[in-house]
Amino acid sequence: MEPLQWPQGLKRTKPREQVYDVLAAADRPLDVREIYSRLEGQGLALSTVYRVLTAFEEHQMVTKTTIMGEDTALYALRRHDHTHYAICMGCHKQVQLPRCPLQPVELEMDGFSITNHRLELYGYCRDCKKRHRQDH
Amino acid sequence: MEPLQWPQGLKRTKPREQVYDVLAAADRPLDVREIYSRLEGQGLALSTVYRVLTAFEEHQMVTKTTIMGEDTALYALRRHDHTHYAICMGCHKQVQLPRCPLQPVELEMDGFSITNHRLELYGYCRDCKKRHRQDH
DNA sequence: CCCGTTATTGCAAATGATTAGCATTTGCGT
DNA sequence: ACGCAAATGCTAATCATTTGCAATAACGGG
Repeated sequence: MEPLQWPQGLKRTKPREQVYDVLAAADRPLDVREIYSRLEGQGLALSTVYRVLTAFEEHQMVTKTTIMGEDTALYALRRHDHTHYAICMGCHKQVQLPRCPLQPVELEMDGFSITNHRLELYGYCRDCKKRHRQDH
Repeated sequence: MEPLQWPQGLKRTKPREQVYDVLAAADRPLDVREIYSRLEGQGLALSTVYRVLTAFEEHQMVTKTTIMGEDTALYALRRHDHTHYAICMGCHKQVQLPRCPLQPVELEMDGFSITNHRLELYGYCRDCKKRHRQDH
């Protein structure tokens, strides 16, 4: 699996390609455990996964996020597009939004330049909504 | 300092009122260390601060967030209003947005109900923008 | 194509934030 | 005022993530 673009200055090593491939095959952000477990038995260290992801992040290859209520970081390959997710608070399922629902913000007045944003929607998916009603 | 409303079912204890007062006096989200240090010498345990904040969160009195790149949680009293912040990636200063720049999202088609969202804008404030240019 | 320099890895131990265990204290309804 | 469940303090666990260090592997130059 050949990456669309491998930033120059980033050595191609086995662990890096392994992690890259896992991320490329994923259709949602993964946490370090998940990535690591998909590479189990291939003799790479957990700490290496962390280091690889840090390197990827520094080279803008991935985005790192955390969902509310959880303390583990999630990583996703930074694809051409700009996506956000709706996250089910019951089962943690993530649904990709069709587009970014953010209106432009003018904050330039303060000399503040916005370069980036994070947006997550939270709620309950159909199934959990049902279950949630029952529980209470 | 009398709280606007103290949820029923939440006992009023000294530690809870102390933490409440700190949050009420803050003009931005604080992390546990900050809250704790402002109460130093009043003989309350760090673990109590955590427990109080958890209780507040369960009673919807506070919102808990984490900013990108940091791993510590920030807590803010949930005031009447619905606010978001722009966060400077250089100095971590937070600027409150005048309004929520989110457009309504229709995801009902999937049976998904959105109850909540998280939004943060990232960028550089005037000062850090300057500094940032110099560094590179 | 081989070599050496330097970044990268593995492994194990260290951090740092947050949580849990347990005996003691305190809020609050009766 | 009394009693009991809930809350607190203190300390010891957890859990994710980071770091130290010696061994190993990229990749540019010869």
